[in-house]
Amino acid sequence: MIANALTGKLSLLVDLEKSEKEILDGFCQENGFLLKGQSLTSYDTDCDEVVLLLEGWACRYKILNDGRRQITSFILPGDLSGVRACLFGVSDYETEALTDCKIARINGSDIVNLYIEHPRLAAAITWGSAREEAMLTERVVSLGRRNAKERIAHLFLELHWRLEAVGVTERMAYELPITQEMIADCLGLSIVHVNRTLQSMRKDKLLEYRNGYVILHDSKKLKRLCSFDSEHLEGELHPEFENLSE
Amino acid sequence: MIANALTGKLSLLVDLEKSEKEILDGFCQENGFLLKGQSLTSYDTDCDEVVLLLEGWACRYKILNDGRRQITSFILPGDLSGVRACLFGVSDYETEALTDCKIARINGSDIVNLYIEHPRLAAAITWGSAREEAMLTERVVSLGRRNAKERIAHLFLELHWRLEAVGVTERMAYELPITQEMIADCLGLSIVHVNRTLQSMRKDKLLEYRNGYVILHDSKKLKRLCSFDSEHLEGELHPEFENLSE
DNA sequence: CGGCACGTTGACGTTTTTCAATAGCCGTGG
DNA sequence: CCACGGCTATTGAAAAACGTCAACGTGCCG
Repeated sequence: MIANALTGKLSLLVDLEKSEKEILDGFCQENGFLLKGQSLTSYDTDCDEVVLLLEGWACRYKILNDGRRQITSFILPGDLSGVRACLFGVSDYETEALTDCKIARINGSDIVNLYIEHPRLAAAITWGSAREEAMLTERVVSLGRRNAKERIAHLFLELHWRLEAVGVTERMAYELPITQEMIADCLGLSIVHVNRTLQSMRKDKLLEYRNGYVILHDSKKLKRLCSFDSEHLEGELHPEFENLSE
Repeated sequence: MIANALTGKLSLLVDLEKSEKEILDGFCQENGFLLKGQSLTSYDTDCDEVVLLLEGWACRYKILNDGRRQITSFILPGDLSGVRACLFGVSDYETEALTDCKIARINGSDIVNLYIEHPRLAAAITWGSAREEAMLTERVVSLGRRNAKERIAHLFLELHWRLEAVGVTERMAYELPITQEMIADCLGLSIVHVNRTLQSMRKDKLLEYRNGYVILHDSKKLKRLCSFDSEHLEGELHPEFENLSE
C-alpha cells in the first residue's frame, strides 16, 4: 500500500495508463534507507538525483547565519524530493530525515526524460510541485497572520489531510513522530511557546498531542479557528492533458 | 524593453530559438489594462486564462475569515500569473493590481499547448514557477525566523534583485510604488511597526524608503543582516532540455 | 547507575500589536 | 479659492503575544 503512495496520489489526478503505472512502479522500488538525522541529498550525486520517500518523515529547512532554523516543509510518504534541484540545478535548502526512512533513489535523468517522453506523467509530477507551492503559500499565511494557536491548528489539520491521502490515519488521529522543537521550527515559534499552546489547546478540548500521536477532538472548531481550507490541496489536471497519448 | 521582459527573463535561462522567441513575443502583445485595485483574474473567464504583467505592480494575497490579509507574493513586469490555476484548475488566492498595469491576457490553452508542443518553453515557464516557489520558501524563512528589520532588508534586497533582471533599477535604488500597509501585509507585521522599523533603518543609514522610492545605502550590511542569498533566484535548465528540438 | 533527549514550568524581557490621535497630501465639489 | 473627506504616514502610550533563561522532571538506553 505504502509502496504505491506515489502511484496512488497521482491516480487521484489522472487516469493512469498501464504503461504509465509501470513506470511509476519502477520508481517505487525501495533501494535505500536513511537513519534519523541523515541528509536526503547525498553529496556524491549532488543534484542529479530525486528521492521518493516510501516510509518515514523528512523535512526541508534553512539555517540563518546565526543558527536559527526554519523548517519550510515536511516530506511524507509518496512525496518526491529534489525535482526542482534536478531540473534547474539549484538546491537552496537542506533536506533531512526526521525518522528512519525507506526511500527510492531515482536517477535525475529518468525524471527529466519523463518531461520529454511522458508529458502526462510529467504534468502529474508538476502538479505535485504545484501542490507543494500551495502548501507553502498557506504556510506563509500562517506565519504572517495567524497566532500560535491558529498555526498549530492549521498545521495539524493539513498533516491530517495529507496523511489521509496516503492512507495512514485512523479517523481523526494519526502518528506524528516529531518533537515539539520541530513543530516550533516549522511554525516560527519557540519550543516553550509551542509547549504552552499545545497544553492550552488540550485544555480547550481542541486537540491532543502526546507521545508522537495526534488526536483532533474538534476538527470543525479547529477549521473555523484557523480558516482552514483544503482547496489548496486539491486540483485536477487540465483536460487538454487527457488527450495526450503515450 | 519592458515588452520583452518575459523573453528577456527566459533568455537568461535557455538559448531560445527564433521560433520560440516568436511565440513568446506573440504572448507579449499588450491587450489589456488594469486600474489600481482591480482583480487580475476576471471572473468571466475564470481559471482559463494566464496574465502576463507588462508594466506595473500586482500581488497575490489571501484573506482570513476575520479580515486579516497576507500578501504572499508580488508580481512584477515579466511575471506570469495564473499558470498553476490554468494547469490544475485551482486558484486558491486573490490577485490584485497594486498600481495601474498593462497586461497581456493569454489563453490558457495556449499555455497548455506549450507543454505539449514546445516542451523547452514549457520547461522554462516551469522554471519561473520554481523560482517563485524558491522565493516563497525564503518568505517562509523571513516570516518564521527573521525579525522586522531583517524581513524588510530581505524583501527590499529581493525586489532589487528581481527588478534588476528586468532592467528597471538605477544602481542601488528603485521605485516601489506601494504603501507601508502592503509591506506590512507582506511581511506579517503591523503598519505601525513597519513605519517605526523603516525609520530606524533610515537612521542607521541602511536604507531609505520615501515617496515610493527605495535607496539601498549599504547593501553589504543589509545582506549580512538578513543572511540574504540570491542563489534562490538563480538557476539553469537541466542540460537534457537543450537537446530538445522544436 | 549516569547521561541524554525531550517535555514542562516559572519568572522575566523583548518584540510587536493595538488603540488613539495628529499631520500631510490630494482630489473633489461648492 | 477654500473646505472637506479620504488615504497615508507618523507618534505616543499601554497591552498582548511571544521569547529567553534557567531549572526540574521523566523516560530511555547503554
